[in-house]
Amino acid sequence: MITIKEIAKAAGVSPSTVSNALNGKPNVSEKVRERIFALCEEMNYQPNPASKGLKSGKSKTLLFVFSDFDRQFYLQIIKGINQYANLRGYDLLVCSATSCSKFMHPSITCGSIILDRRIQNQFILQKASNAYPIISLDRPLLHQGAKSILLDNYSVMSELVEGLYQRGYRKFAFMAGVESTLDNQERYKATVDVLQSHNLKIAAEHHLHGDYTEQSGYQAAKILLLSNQLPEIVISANDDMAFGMLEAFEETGLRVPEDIAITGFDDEKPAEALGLTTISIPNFERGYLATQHLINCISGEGDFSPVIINASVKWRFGTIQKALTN
Amino acid sequence: MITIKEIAKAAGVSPSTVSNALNGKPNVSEKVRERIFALCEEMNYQPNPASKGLKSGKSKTLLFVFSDFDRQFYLQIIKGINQYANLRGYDLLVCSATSCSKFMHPSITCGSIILDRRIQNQFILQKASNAYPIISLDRPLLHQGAKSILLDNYSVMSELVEGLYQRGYRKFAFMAGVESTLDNQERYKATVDVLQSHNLKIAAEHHLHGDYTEQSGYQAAKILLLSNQLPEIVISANDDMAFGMLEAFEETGLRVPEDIAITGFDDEKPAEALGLTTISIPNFERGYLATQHLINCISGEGDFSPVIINASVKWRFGTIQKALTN
DNA sequence: TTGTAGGCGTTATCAA
DNA sequence: TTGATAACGCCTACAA
Repeated sequence: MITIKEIAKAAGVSPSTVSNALNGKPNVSEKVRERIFALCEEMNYQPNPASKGLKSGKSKTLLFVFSDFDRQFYLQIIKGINQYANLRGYDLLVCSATSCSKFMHPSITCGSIILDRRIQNQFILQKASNAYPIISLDRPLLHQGAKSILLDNYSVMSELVEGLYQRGYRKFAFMAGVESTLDNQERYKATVDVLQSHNLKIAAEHHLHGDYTEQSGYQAAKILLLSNQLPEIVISANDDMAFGMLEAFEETGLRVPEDIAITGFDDEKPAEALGLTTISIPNFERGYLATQHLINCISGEGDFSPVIINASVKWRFGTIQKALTN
Repeated sequence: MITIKEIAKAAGVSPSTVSNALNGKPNVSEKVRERIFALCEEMNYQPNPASKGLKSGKSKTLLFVFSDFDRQFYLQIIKGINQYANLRGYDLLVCSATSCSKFMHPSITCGSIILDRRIQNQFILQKASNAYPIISLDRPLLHQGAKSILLDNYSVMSELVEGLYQRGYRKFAFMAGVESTLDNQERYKATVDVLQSHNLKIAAEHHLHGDYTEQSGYQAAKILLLSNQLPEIVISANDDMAFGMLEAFEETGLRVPEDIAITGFDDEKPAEALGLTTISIPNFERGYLATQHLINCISGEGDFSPVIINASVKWRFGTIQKALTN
């Protein structure tokens, strides 16, 4: 690996002069500067980022942490993060929970954005500080150095369920994701509350349990189909489980939406093709926004109060009926 | 940031002893080792990875580079990479073309996997060496330090087109992606060759031009629809463009597959829901495989000869007919 | 305008 | 079994 020293030797100057030239310091003559630049080009010099970070402790690199490679929308978030980061002259690294601890270090990165259920609150609080701010998506935290960006699950889910009620649906099932997650809890509570406001409730056997994966939706549907009391509609806590359920319905010969209707949450790509009514989260935008907040925090501007963002219902009529008339 | 020195002070030993203890060197007494570990825990010590890389030059971290955040299958590749890397005790970092040069440095990462059209051959050849191996996906390179993993586009595309011919299709159009890419060239050549073997050819106005994006497919379809000579079937060089075309067909009221049929390439998620016949690339597997080869190269085992992998046709009948009977 | 010297956190070497 | 010292590559005073 070629270093600043070798450039210095080749240029017949001292290492510090090379460093100064490369960093645009004014105390280098035009002639020398040019010679140094030419040599760096020629010898293909690459500054060692590790050494750089050592002394200064600054890195201009952000970190995004996630571990769920089966959820396509993460790419959109990354896209948003990357775009804004580049705009502000920051680089982006991405890693998974397994190794993030190593990279959440001021010598490598200067702040993180985390959207990862596998990571503990405790861990984030330990890492976060004014000097190393962390934006946590979908996870409420109150702590200096940690800022939460949360989705208003409750409102949008209420809107969806109310809309379904207006269209005539009365017998609801709820397909739950990981029950310990706030996401799932809020989506569930909204559903229950709206139904309650119309004096409806979800039958015990219509409360289905999954873990957000397509497979868990498939299995839950298979179990549901054993009962002879089908709901009119299933509210799924996310799209993937809805996809799994649809597959099971199709296998069984159930007609959707005539025999059973279903809605999702996330608006993943296949939802469009399937005509699935679902809820669209502005993923690119929240990545972008998160990065904005992160860089502000890094620059010492910006506070750590939580931010709430909105999702919107995407009405489609492949898996629900426009209006029920029975 | 808490350093090895402060641990040393707290433990009443020298920094080198702490370092030795932490790195499992045998020359540390059990007592001292325990004390040091306890203190590290207590004081929440995090080793500075930058300094580590400085001295040793080794990092046990791999890098994956890509820039196309709109193609969902990248997540599957990353999943494969991550899984095998973890298995072998390596960490994974991901970044985009914009900033990869910085991270492709022995002090940060010890090798890369690249799948990114935005990166020049030249650049890869410059970076790659025995000491810093690079696996390049979908890009043939012959160079010490650079190993190519290529998809056999030609065979699988031939199989697809031959199958369509057998089903009775005769009037073909080809929806091209970025023409300068090898992928597109091979897919095109396979199509043309199979047709030629049956004394068929693609009419000039049925050679459509796109750039692999959904939008470009949509536009190409709109243009195609102006002509009054529709093909029976469009071979699209990838799924995204096929999705765009399908949208245009639907808007125009064309029935698929009766009025016009279409196939894709990639087997992206929505293909299933649409019943699109397409070609499935084992993405998880090639990420896994690439990592296997990379780590072998890093360890000094393993050579730099190219590897060819196979894709398979996914026959579905939502967008083509089982057999044409006219 | 240029060069010298010290230090960032860690590890390797060698001496105690 | 431990500790002192130098070194990794770069940057920043400060001296020349």
